[in-house]
Amino acid sequence: MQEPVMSEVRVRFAPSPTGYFHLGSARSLLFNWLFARRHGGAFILRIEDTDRTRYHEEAVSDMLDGMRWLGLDWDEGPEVDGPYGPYYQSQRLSLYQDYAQRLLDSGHAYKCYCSLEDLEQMRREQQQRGLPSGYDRRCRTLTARQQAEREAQGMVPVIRLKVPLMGTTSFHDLIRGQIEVQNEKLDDLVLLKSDGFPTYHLAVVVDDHLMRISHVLRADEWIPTTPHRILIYDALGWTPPLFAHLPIILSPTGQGKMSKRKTVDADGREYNVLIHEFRAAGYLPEAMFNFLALIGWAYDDKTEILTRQQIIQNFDLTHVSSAPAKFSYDKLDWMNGVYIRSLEVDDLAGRLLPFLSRVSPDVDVETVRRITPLVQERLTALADVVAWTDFFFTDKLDLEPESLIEKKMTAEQAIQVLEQSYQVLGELPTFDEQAIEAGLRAKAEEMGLKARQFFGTLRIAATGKRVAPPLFGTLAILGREKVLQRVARARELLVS
RNA sequence: GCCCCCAUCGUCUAGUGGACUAGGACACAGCCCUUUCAAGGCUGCGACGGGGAUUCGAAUUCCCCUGGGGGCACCA
Repeated sequence: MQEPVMSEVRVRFAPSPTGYFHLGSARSLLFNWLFARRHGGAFILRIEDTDRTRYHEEAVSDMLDGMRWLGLDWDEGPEVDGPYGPYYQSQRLSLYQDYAQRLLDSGHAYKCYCSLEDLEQMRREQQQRGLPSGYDRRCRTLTARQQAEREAQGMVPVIRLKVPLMGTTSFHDLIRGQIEVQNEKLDDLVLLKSDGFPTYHLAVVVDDHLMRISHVLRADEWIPTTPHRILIYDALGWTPPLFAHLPIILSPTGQGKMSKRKTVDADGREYNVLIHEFRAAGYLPEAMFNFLALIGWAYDDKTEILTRQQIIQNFDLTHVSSAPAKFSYDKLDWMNGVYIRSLEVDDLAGRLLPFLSRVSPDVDVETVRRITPLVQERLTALADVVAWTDFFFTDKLDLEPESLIEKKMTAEQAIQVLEQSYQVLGELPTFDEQAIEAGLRAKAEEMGLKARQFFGTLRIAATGKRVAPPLFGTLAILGREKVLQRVARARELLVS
């Protein structure tokens, strides 16, 4: 691929605000952004809100929030504006109408008076007879008089593109090479709807041209619409931008693409799809960035963890794969863990705080800071911190008496463990990690119990959990008073 | 049904005709470490969908088949 001249690169991401910001969008968006940053070009955000029936109020803010969270800034678009605005298509309606008229005048388009019912019936018949579906062009040959008759009846037309009946339309895809389609397979698509709004096809061409977009990077699923796109450029006498079609992201099961809805695996487990869901679950934006970049693109044959700068500097369309990719939550979890482990303790504690504050009002910064090193290498996502450490912030432990008795131990021994621990811990001159460990180990040995048994019983008494952060550090942070209280309560439970 | 795209371990991928007994990562299994769980270390399992053709030589180029995915709206 030829290296584009730096100043010429202008790419855009153009979502339609019909739903929440999801993974598939995020990946397309990221690749566009990377391409712009890699080539020192401009990244433009344009809102394609031409479908009033599917418009979703919160969609735009959800996307902007998600972009800010991922650190993807835009040079032109909502909130920042720019020389080619407005950047909402709903504010550009007269533009599309002008160009639609222009196509009508030049004979590249025509008015179609077919009703939605007509079209539906036509499709049904085509389906039944096994014919390829598509508009049958019955209004393409209407005479001026026939048109006037329909207008007189109050029929409001749409404007359709006059697709050439013969020949082929082709384009060069930067990732896939030459793609060619026979014009006879293309139907006369609607450019302007009867409500005066443009369809996607018209609006996108007009805006990409007027906004001087140089490269269009978008998902695979758009390939079939590209020849139509090219034809509209031709009809307007414009030069199309360069296209690159990105491999689609498939759900983990491989049964279809990642949609805006929840995906469910074979066991019926639900997975996150929306960006704000990943955020709420405690995936780090830097991990999401890294992971998304690696779906369909690779830096080399071994590097997985890359900084934002490394990715920008090395991003390259020639290394974008053309095969679809299944999304792997396992690998994302692994990568998020890697990023969590690499954080400075203060940084991580700061990110953990909101998750804990949400479940308990008594959470204090200092305690979170002390707890953080205990859980850092155990977290898959930030929200996991709650399950790991909630016992620090509440005295309501769910204790089952039987759970206090470790394997190959009698109830009598468990009681002994608790009583002896109570005594040892009560008498320690200082209640720090080292002193606690030394005192308890000596006692365990004296009693002839395995560390596993002794500490297991104590762990459950202090935390209510069979699996918990390292015991000695945990006890030190809980403090002597709470620990003794919990040990005593556990003993009561066993005795009664 | 019609059109289009795609094809390397279970998954993400490296691979751009000889450096390939095909490399890495996730997942999985085993061992080590170990107070639980992790993390970490080591080892293992594991792929070029099939058939032709081109070539001295093919994972890599071409064709066919098969399989998977996507698209066929007055949605984007």
